[in-house]
Amino acid sequence: MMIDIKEHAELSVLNHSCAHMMAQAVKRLYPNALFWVGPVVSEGFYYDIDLGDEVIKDDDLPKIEKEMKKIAKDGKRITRKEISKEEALEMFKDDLYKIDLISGLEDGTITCYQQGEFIDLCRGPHVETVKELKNFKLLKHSGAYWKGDSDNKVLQRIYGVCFPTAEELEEHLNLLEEAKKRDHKKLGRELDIFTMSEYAPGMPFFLPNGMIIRNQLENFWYEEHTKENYQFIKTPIMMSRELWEVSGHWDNYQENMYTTKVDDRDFAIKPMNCPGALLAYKAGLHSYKDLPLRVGELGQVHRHEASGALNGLFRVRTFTQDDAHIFMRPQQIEEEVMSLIQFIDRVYAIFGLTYRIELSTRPEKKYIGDLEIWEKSEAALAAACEHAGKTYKVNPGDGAFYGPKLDFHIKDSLGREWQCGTIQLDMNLPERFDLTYVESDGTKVRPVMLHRVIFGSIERFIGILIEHYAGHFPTWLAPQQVMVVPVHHEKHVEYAEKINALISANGYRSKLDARNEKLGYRIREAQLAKIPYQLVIGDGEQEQGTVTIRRAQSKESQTVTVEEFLAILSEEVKEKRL
RNA sequence: GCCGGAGUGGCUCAAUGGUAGAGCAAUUCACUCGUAACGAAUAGGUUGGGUGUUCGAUUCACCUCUCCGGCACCA
Repeated sequence: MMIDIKEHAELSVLNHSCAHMMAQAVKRLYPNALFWVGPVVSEGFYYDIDLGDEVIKDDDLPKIEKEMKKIAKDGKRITRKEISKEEALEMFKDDLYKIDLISGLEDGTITCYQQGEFIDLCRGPHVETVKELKNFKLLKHSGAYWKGDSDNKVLQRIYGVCFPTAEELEEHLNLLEEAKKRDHKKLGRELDIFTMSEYAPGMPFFLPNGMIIRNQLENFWYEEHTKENYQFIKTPIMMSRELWEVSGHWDNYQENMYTTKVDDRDFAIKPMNCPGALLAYKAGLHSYKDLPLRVGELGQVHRHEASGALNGLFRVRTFTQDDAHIFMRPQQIEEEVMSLIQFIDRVYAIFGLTYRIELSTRPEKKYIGDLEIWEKSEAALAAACEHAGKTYKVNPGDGAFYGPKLDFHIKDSLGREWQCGTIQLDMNLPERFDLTYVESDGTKVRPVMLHRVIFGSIERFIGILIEHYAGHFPTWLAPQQVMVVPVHHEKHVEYAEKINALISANGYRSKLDARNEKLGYRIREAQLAKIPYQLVIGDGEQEQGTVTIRRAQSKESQTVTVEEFLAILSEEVKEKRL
């Protein structure tokens, strides 16, 4: 597993010092460079730099590395200096970035660190001398908006990583290389799971293998939700402008919506399922006795995401949300959310996925609803996490304008986190659509509503699974579960066909490879296709009514009766064994 | 959308200012085979698209599309 640099105190200091050394090297190569911040992050360090009109190109990284090696070899000590805020402002008076930083600091002493000719504002701590910074690598670079604001100037950001020894660095770089082999875009192509076309940017095409995985996930989803007392609906993919005006999307989300005009009337393809779900709710009268009402929909949405945001199956322009909207009485929130957290936890465990929860609270400026309700809702979400025994990180101000939410994040092979599950309270739509239910006293009351997904998007979830399993899907999900391989393509083909037919008749996905090729060749292909079970059939098996099993990723083989093999398959699939 | 990088047969990649070459895959033939590649032959590309420079562009320039790594975005 990839190391999280930020989580290791020593590596953190080392990487931070290395960021300074990189800045020093950049300053030598670009005398006009001005520096913004250079923090340590989980992948190492970066520094944001203003190079005036110059930009960093790929070829520049080796040059900077070379200069850094020189500095490290020179071996200057890193010394700490304390100065007053006034002195700091004077010292950096020609540097608008430093002035900006210093102005934001409290009055009192400010620390600087110096090595050779280079001095930088910094809280520290740092390593003793730059001699310790010999084993580093600059990994990538990009433009990055100053202060993360797209209205600001683009600074040059350079990422790197540093380790105490050359061996650790090399091992880390190897891990990065290995991670690339698990990339779902690469495996998705190799295993014929999905494809993309420039005629539909950001919109994946699922190939037959991908459809098997998808259908398995969807069937599983329906089964589990049926157990949890969900009902299911399917709403139209396109609805008229008036609906989106009621929901607020026409005013707030229009640039992300695909719209069309038919018979002089505006329509929009749904970017979310909720408005449709609310119309379905309004199709009838609801009693407090029916609550919580759990209504699920595997709904395909379209969003015109920024071109630069697109990324394989992780970020697409059309995807299927495993959505559900839950309508309930206010006092039911905490219990409902708690059981949802456990539901999500149970589902992720089946796939062997680990995750992290974030609680996003009320945005500072733009939000709707009472402050009191917000606070109660946030408390309910937090309490639900605690009662479910889950830790969470608070993201202050990161909630949607209509309510607080819990997000479930899962890492990809490169350690990047993607939001999958989410539980969001909504104080907006029930109001806009005037939802009601009949309370015990006969009055009409506004229900509390929450949106929730578990996979998040089936597309993204499949992307995550491809990387998580490195293409080796567990048997219950594997596009093809069994490959029957007769040793001789004529002598053993009849028995092999019988075996293949029997396995298929029992509901498993089996194929016969009776091509006129060497056994080793066909085994190799089955291994590369990551088929969980290869059954070799030769004279011995034919005579005794057995099959010889070879598992994917294994060199071992084992001979069992056909019945025994079916029992193995049955148990493995039924239990969704990993 | 922004910064950088990349687009060559299904896939992985090579090459050159003078109309592209390999490996894998495919097809055919031969081999008749016990656990990760037997061999041979054949076919397959208007080098993402457009414009310009040039006697000549896949190669140079510009525009555009798509993809990748980041940034921003992520109701």
